[in-house]
Amino acid sequence: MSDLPKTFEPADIEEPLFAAWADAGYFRRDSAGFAENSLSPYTIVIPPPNVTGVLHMGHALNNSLQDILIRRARMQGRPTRWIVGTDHAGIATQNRVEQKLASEGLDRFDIGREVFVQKCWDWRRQYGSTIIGQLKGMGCSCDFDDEKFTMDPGYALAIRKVFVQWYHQGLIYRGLRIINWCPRCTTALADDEVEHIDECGHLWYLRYPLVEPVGETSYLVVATTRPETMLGDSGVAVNPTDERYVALLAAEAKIRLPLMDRVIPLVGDNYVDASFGTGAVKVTPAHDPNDFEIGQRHSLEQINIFNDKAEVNELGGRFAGLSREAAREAVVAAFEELGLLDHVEEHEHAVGHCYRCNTTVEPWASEQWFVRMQQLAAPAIAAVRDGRVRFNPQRWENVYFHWMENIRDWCISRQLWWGHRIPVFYCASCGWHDALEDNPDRCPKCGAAVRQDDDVLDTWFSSQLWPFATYGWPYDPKQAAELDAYYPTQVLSTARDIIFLWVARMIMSSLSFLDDAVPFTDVIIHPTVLDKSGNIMSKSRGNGIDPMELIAEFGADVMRFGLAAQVTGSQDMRFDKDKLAVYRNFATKIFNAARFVQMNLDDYRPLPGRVQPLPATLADRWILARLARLTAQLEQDQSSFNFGAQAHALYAFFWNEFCDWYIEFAKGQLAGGGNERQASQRNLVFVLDTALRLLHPMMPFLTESIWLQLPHGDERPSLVVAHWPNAAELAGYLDDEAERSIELTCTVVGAVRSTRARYRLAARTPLAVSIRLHGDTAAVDAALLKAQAEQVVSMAVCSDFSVGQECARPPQSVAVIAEGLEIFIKLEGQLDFEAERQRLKKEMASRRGDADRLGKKLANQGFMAKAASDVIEKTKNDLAVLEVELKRITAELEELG
RNA sequence: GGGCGUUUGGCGCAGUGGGAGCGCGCUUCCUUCACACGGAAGAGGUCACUGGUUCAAACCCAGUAACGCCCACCA
Repeated sequence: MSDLPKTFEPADIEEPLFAAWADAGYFRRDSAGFAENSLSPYTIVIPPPNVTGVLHMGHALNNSLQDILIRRARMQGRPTRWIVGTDHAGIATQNRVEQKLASEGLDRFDIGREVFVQKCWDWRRQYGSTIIGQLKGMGCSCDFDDEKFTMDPGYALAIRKVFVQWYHQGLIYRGLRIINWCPRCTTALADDEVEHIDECGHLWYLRYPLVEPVGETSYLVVATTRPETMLGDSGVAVNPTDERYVALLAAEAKIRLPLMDRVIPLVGDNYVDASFGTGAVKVTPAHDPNDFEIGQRHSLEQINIFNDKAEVNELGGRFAGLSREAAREAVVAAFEELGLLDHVEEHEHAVGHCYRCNTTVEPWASEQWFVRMQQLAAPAIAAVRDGRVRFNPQRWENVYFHWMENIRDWCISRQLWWGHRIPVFYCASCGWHDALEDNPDRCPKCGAAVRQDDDVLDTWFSSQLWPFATYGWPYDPKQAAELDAYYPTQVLSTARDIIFLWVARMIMSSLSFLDDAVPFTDVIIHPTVLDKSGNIMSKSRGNGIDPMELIAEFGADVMRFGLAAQVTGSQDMRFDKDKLAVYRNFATKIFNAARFVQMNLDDYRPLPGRVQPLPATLADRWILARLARLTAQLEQDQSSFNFGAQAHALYAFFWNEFCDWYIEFAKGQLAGGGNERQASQRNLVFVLDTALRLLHPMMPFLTESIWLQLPHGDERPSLVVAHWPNAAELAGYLDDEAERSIELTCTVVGAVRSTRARYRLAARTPLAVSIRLHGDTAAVDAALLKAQAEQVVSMAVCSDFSVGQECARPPQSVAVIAEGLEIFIKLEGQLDFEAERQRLKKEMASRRGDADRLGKKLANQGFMAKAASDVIEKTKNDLAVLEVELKRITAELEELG
């Protein structure tokens, strides 16, 4: 056996194991053996990664959690389905394809819409499977045989149905609004696709001369952060109650707009905050949402001075052709020249940026399609309020409520070519237009040719249908049965930044189209993965970590376990690659424990069927009791999605209980031969087998590779489909007596080892040990310790070991006082009396302090009157124990002299 | 301007009312036949601060500070 490696090599086992699982069809929803039982199904839809995407740490975390959930459900025998696929990601993909074109010196208009869309499909075919392959590398057990894509033909039908129905219900409309325009992507963006970043800018104070002076006043001063937009000004607004301006308002003062020589009115509007700036606001209805509203109220002209690239157009007079940045400089310079620049202040303000390309967005008046949200939001709010959808951690529901209750209409049209084209058709001849599920050949009214709307839908419009469109809803013949069986899904796991963009909209659309069914019952908002210093990982910082590199270095199991271990309910996690060494060590520990078990099975004679434990000794009973507790604990932490606690419980059981103690006990039992050896072999196999099952969802590869070689006797061919250990079935092994016996054993062994270390004695130096027991538990404890004598002698290395209630203290011995017992360790001729006195005095002082505190408590009338009776009882007991121990220490000190 | 999160030994984190735990690191010892990616024994904390509630507070409440995140049309 010595030729076995001491560490396991993940790279050698991962690929072949995954291939075997896939070949066996374990991840398919209809794989044999699952659907035939009556357990409720367990379904997860993966948040579809972008086709252009590569795996980042957020994906690694998110998909680890989903795989842990789905693997456990699969082992529990539930019909499981983890739906996988990718999102066409309109803007992101289009940008990539445009970049590629640009490198060839082309833009999309050179090749036209049809060819461009074809190139997007080519891109998808070439790169669309990268992230799917990476998910497999992580060990994710998705239903890869049935991969979905948000541009699948069937998916397109779902989009059409939703659009047409909402359109005919009056929930979708077209309107002229100020929208967020990205001049680089040349498309509209929804409000939540804009990222506001605080920037240090300026507040320019510009003088606007009056056409006719009013009294002393010949000009107004307006403050603006965007002086270039003055080219499109069509008014100046002040608060009607602002005393500085009432006279001007009364006189209906007119302003001659500098540079443009346009006469514009002064209007009174309550929107204006008299305390900010000068209290006078220039109004640019075409380039600011507030100004747009003011303009509507006062019938001001909308003058759009920018083209779609945010360059000044012909309405910008002599500034036409300038970029917005150049226009700003030129306008300010012109004002300065004319003596109309009053002054400039530093000013920090939030500036919107495109969430895809980070370009500063331009508020721009244009015709766009919108979804009326209020009506859709109401039932979605109710679904979370009444608990049909739960957020985990729960606090995220507040974020959801706040957004939903202040929801605004959703701009869904995008001036892109890659995406689902808006299914609205126009007749150029008679003016007919309508939204239709099927493309019409000609105008149904006049028979003339029709034209489809040029815009495509926001990608999130299609993503919102993901939980049910992936079932083939609404027209696939199988969909009704499948939706009936698997819908709603159980869990939706995602990052907090798409609660609005995606989660909320899925809830709304599902309630709207699937008979008030929610799309999922639990939303898991996982923490954001930060770098080790607490910074967000980003390309620009260059601090991102590639999960595939982690897998190459540590293996997928270690990465998964390490990530899950850090999911503790906080909103961020700091990720330090070096800390994964801890979990690599754990994986090695598991591997070596398994190696130990294997090495001792040469003469193992399994009974038919799955291995059953044979609790022969207290140690056997103890490890089974601990295993039962662990299983129950995991069940509890699973239902609350506390992955960190699960990882910790598994780690502690396997390392500190199974390896540190049980395997050490087992060594003695194995050496004994005969029946004792047989029993021990069975217990080792059973506990290891059960532990591997419990570990499998987090560490699928390592556990499977061990399990396949373990003589567990299970007829199941793979751990992937082996039965999950049931806490109720193991509850019979709970055993207080065995736990007490091992507690005593560990106390004694620890005392001897500690003494040996203090006296710097070699580990193998045998020592004579005697135990004196006292108190109510003395008789039972004595029996338990006697039963463990062989173990104690071997593990503590004793030359002599005796246990008794009347046991006398040997002369020249170290005394260790513990609850219910005194441990005497004979050190003839070597005992350091002074050191022992000091040690015991320290022990005494510490116990004295505790006892005093408890005594005070019990003397406190408030405590006695109000504390719970079990707390009072416990306090009394603790004090009694301390008093006994203090008495014993005093006696020991007297004996030491 | 609102809202949320975090603050516990050098570092990373558990711990939702009965006087603090884990891992790493650190100190000492051990290459004993599963594992030095290991074993054994140790050291190390007035639980950010202030006040309150309570017989009892790391934990509940109020406020303060620092850091981080989200939302928001003050030009």
